[in-house]
Amino acid sequence: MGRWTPGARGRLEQAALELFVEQGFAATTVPQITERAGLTTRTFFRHFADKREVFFDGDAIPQAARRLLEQAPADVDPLTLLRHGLRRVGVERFDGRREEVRRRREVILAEPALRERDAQKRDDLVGVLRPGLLARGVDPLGAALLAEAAVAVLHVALESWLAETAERSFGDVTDACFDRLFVPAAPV
Amino acid sequence: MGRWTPGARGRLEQAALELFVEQGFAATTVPQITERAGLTTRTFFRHFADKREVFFDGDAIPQAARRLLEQAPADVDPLTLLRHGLRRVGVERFDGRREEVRRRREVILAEPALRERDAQKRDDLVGVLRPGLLARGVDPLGAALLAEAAVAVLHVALESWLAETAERSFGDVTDACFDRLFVPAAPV
DNA sequence: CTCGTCGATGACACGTCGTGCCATCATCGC
DNA sequence: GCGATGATGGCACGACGTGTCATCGACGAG
Repeated sequence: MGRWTPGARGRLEQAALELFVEQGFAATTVPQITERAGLTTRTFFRHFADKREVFFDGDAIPQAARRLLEQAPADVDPLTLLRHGLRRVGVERFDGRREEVRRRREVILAEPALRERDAQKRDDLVGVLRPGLLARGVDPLGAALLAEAAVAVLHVALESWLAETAERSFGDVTDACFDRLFVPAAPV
Repeated sequence: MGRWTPGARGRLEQAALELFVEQGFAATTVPQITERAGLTTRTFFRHFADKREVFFDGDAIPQAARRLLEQAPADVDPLTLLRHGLRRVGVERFDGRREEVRRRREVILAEPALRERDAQKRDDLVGVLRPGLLARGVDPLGAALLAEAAVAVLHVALESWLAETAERSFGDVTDACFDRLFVPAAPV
């Protein structure tokens, strides 16, 4: 596990996750991470833009969202598409490994710097959804609002799914949140 | 304008804003800001937690939102309260000084670090609205969704208000966004 | 088999950020 | 006057993140 051992990026992620859980994000230095991964500090910053990025999965979710928006049939109405997209992305990434997600979430919530990055990541997703909806014929104002609302649903669904005692399908939670927000006949 | 000249915080904010506009956020160092303000680097970090915070108005909006939620009559339904609260906060803070807001907004959007902090600030507002709605009898899921939706409306309204050629009342924009999101009979 | 290219890594220097600690100075109450 | 209080200056320090060049392994051409 030295200089040319494959999987350097994965080793860094693993080492960082362990250290963050063990001693917290702030108390962990980049040299500590790279030492455990058998690499150097400089290499860390080649794989990740900063110390926080090692904790997030890059653009995985926005990219998946972009693919969904591009590949879906043009005649699917945006609300239905968002509803299905939320279910699918959420299920693929979260379902079945709630404990792992919960551990990561706890580290994030405990560290303001990571909460900030998390908020940025959600904003990035909005930045993908908005033009995607525009391209599907939604007017600009509606696209902006729908994109933000969809990400809000995903966020609330995630926290809600993690807070429940019994584990149910993540998709069911997103559906419930989605319907709750978009059926204002009785929103309160 | 030296050591005990009053308004140190304001001078720092002013100097920082000027320098950020002149040469960008990243290219501006804290010593540059403090030199222009006639103070030292150490004092800067006593007034602001970090370099980004000098650009934002602390907890002003969340605090105003908290007051509104606490002082409003208990029989006002949450949707109406949010609608009026958005109008009021937005109007008080933004109306009539669109150019100033636009300049700040451009600096923020040009700098990823500031966009991130901006997203965090919006999340802080959600963190105030959510318990406020809970205290008013909204169920937890609805409170979380409404809080996020309200902040989304404020955000979209701000960008929309800044993008328009003719300046109209900010409150009118928030109302339009609010109705657009919460009237899904024709949301698309 | 040797060589040369290419990409990933190591190594070092450097500027900036942010904090802990203590000294210093002005203001206010007595 | 004089002490308490609060804001500032000054300094050292660790950590973060980047620029730059050297080094090493993999791979294909000959």
